[in-house]
Amino acid sequence: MAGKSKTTIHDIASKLNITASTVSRALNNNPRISETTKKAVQKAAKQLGYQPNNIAAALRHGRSHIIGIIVPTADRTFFASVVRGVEEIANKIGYKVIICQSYDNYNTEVQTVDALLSARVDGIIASIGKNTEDFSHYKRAQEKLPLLLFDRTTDKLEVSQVVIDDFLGGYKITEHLIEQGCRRIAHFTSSKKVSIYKERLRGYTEALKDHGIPFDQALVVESNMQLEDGRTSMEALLKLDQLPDAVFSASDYGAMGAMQVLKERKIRIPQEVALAGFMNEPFTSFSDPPLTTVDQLSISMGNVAAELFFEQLKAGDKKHLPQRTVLKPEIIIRQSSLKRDYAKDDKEQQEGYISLKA
Amino acid sequence: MAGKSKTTIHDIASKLNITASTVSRALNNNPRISETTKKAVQKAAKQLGYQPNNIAAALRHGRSHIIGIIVPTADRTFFASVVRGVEEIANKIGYKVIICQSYDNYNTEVQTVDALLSARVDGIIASIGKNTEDFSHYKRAQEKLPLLLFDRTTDKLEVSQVVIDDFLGGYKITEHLIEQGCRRIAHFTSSKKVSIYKERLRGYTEALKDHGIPFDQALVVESNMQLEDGRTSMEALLKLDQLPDAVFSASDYGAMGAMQVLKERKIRIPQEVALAGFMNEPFTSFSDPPLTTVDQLSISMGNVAAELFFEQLKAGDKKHLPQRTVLKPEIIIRQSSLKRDYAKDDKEQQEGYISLKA
DNA sequence: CTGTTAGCGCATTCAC
DNA sequence: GTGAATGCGCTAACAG
Repeated sequence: MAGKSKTTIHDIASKLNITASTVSRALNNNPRISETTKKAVQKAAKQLGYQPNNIAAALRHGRSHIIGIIVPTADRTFFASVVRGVEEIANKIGYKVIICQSYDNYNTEVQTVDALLSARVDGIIASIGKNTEDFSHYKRAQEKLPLLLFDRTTDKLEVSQVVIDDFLGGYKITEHLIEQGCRRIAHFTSSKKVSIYKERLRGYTEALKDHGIPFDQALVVESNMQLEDGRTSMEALLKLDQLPDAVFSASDYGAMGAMQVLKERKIRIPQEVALAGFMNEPFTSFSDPPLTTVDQLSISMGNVAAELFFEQLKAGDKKHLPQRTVLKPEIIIRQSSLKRDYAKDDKEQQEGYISLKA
Repeated sequence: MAGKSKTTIHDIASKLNITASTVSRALNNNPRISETTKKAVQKAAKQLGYQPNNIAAALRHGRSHIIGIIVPTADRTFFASVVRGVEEIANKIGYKVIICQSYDNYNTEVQTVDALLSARVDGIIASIGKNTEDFSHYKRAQEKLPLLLFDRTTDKLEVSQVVIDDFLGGYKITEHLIEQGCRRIAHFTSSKKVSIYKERLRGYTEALKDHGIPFDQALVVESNMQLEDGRTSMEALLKLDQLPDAVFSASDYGAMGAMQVLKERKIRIPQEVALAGFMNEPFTSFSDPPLTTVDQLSISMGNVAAELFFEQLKAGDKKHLPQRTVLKPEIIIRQSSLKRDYAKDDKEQQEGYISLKA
């Protein structure tokens, strides 16, 4: 780096013996400026290596054309994809995206919101941290600019949101397991009272009820549902008098942990225990057997969130009720739950992948 | 959203019957301001819901405290992790990060650089797009602010960079395969002339040479190394008169494609064909068998990149030669390449995971 | 079609 | 210790 570009519209103005305002207008393609001056201005701008100063423009008309997005962590596939989805839409209409991570830490989240407000972003799209129970920082944000929550939301805030139907995901995948002939279906859920997990659990219990299968509290295991937790939970289940014939984990990691334990114990998947996860993490299609799971439509969620958000942004201060968009999750059926196929021909087990694209 | 916060330092000044400058100083903790006024100012600020306007401040002193980061795509684990690594450091010292995606598209990349310059970011950290061959946009950026490249860099620019030693990664993993007894080792590489792939290839050939194994061009397959390419490449290899006894793919996806084909053909891994990838994608530890691969140290790379970058930023216009930091990759040995173990006891194959943590 | 004037909110120089 | 004045770079009335 060297001579920080100091060329301003004034420089190019004096070079052409016109005013800064004319230059400004020419640069902004104002129809009231003659083609000749526009051309001249553009040429001079190029020659001088002029680089518009968006900060000044932003200060002037109160819009930064930057939006903030807050996610617990940016390196989880789901959030990364949503960010990408948002960015796609934002860029198309000339907005930049500032990405912030809350690390699921309440204080960090609060500070981040304030930092974004100070940065004068034009709006915020966020997914709430796991441990957040007080939402006053978001309420404050909401008073000043458009706010939209996705995935991890709350009903304690009157705010637009985009979520997937976790209940439906949980219901459909449980139903799928039942259709495969499973009758003792275990469930891994979170110990935290996060709504997405509560909903998945509700889908699970509801599906059981609708199919006349008694709910058994012993089959519901709470944990953080990481890989290790999945292992521990599975091991706990294996100590029960009556073993489960399926496990539906509300997280793919938990399901993978269970898969590992089952394979170590030579318990056949899905013949003895069928497995299903939730999230459609990339690795689920590569596991052996590939894991049945629920897709979160992450990029779409980002797209939809951004679209809804910008709609709201353009509406400005006009009245607009918070909208809630619910995306329908898709269940991805893979071998880990295809019990029926094996009922006919058990030898198939070692066949490997039937259909990765399922 | 409703009454956009209009409280400025003037509002709080008039409330206290002092001047804006005093307020400004108080807020910035200027030592020349009495404790009493500071307290009063802070109190009033809070009462009025004052939110500093960073845009104005940025315009005033020419620093936005925002840095831009350009990655091909934000939803690939590697880049997402680097972004996270950068953000961790940046946040600690009061910087925000604008994330931009080039989608490996040259024009997008150029526009992005310009957009960031206009946004008046204080610097740029970037990983070059696959198809970029002209670097004038980065050169332009470099003239105005600190620039640092990571992972995908170029020697056509005198710029600080953080990379991993791809040669070493390629060398060590090839050597590992040789140590496992492999003698006909195939290699999947990219058709593009990207330096990271050239280096991995060089590591491969060098390792062969150092161990007296003849290089066979027929064993080097070029492709984009996605899952499908891996399948195609593996199938091509299987048509050779003399089969390879190992495949080292410069991408984990390619290796996974190969794994699928091998499993479908009932060719045992690693006994008949050992497999190794590159990148340590999350799924590699979940595959069956788990895939031997090279770890990219993504978060560290982000941390290191950020640290080097901010060093450079603080140095300001002072002379500082571009620095090149080379991180040593770690090879992660998993079952897909542990041929020796199976030489003793072939039955072990079905044992499942030996050590996921390898 | 173009120039004049003014100000966005803040930080800083120079006063006192 | 505090106030007054100025300008960062740009845009938007209001003139003409």
